[in-house]
Amino acid sequence: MQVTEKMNVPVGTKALIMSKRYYGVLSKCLEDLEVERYYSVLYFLAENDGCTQQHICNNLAVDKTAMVKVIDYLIKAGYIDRNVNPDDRREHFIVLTKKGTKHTEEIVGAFKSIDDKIFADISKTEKDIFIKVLCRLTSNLEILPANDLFFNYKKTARKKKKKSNVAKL
Amino acid sequence: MQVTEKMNVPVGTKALIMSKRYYGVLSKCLEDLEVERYYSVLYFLAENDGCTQQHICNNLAVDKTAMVKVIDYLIKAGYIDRNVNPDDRREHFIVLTKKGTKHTEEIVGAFKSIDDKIFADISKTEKDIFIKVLCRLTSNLEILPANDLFFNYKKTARKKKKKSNVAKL
DNA sequence: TTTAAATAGTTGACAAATATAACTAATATA
DNA sequence: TATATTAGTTATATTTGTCAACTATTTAAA
Repeated sequence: MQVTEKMNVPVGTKALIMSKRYYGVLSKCLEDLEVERYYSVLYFLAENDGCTQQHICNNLAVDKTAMVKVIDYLIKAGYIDRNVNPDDRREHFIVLTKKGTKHTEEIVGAFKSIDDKIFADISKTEKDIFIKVLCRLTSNLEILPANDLFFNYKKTARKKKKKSNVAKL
Repeated sequence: MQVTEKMNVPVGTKALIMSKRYYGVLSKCLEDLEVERYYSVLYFLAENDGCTQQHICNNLAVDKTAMVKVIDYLIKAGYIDRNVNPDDRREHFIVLTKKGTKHTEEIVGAFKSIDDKIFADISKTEKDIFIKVLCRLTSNLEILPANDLFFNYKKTARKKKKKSNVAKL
């Protein structure tokens, strides 16, 4: 049952479909873990252990109010801790626990394994171009006017009701 | 406030972040329309007017139960109609109304305009490679085991509870 | 040719994600 | 010092996605 073969769809839609399949495969790979969501946050922490919540939000394009719940969930699972930064007590450092570190290794491995598999029949050159263009498209999108999810603008002087920007459909 | 600069994230995560931004920009472009969701379904219908619900599901990787609500929403807005196929009365043809056709032109224009803008500083060669690789990655993902969202397998002999495959994080 | 299986679509209950405003606390700036 | 900004939290409402069970119809098998 193939999907998205020869069809002419906008690049944002294509990317969304790809990422949905990607996360479907990922969650199958990791279905034995007790944590069943937010793998990309753990992946990010593997390389950015001890960063702040806001830093995760900025890099993964998640709203800070949503991030609170993500962090709560991962703390409850015993994967991470939340520590106040003594030098700026507004900030909370997010650090992997021993348990979290262990499972995050498996998660990182699963991500990398999927990447290896799906890039297996693509040349290094084309892969590099793909990644470069994907990053460029993202940064080009950043300078276009958007509804302001992901950015924690101050909420003053808000006039109109917002529309959902859920990356679905 | 830049995001996703030099970071090392898996390709599925990168694609998700890009698509989130993409839809944020799109919804800003189209905020004057009364319909504020499901633009990609209308885009798809612009080229596949009269197809079945299942056909949309297959191509946009959306579960059929979710599609029912999408179609209901667009019917309520007066953009589409749902007509039973007389030759196979299980199938419902989805057709754009006059009103839907008119607004869908604007939606298609908005998608194309965004694509034009974000690819403006990327060569034709690199763009072609990007699109080709994106399609290839998607099809490579299809042959990997995944949790079976998007696919309407028969639900018999189901043993374990499913995990969410929401393309979020 | 009757029975079984598969397909297209629907429903309803529930879980998860998102939007939004209002809030505390801490720090930076004018 | 007063003001604004930043990091994070809470609460509420809405939207969206999940999933099992369902109807109706068509196809395939015995």
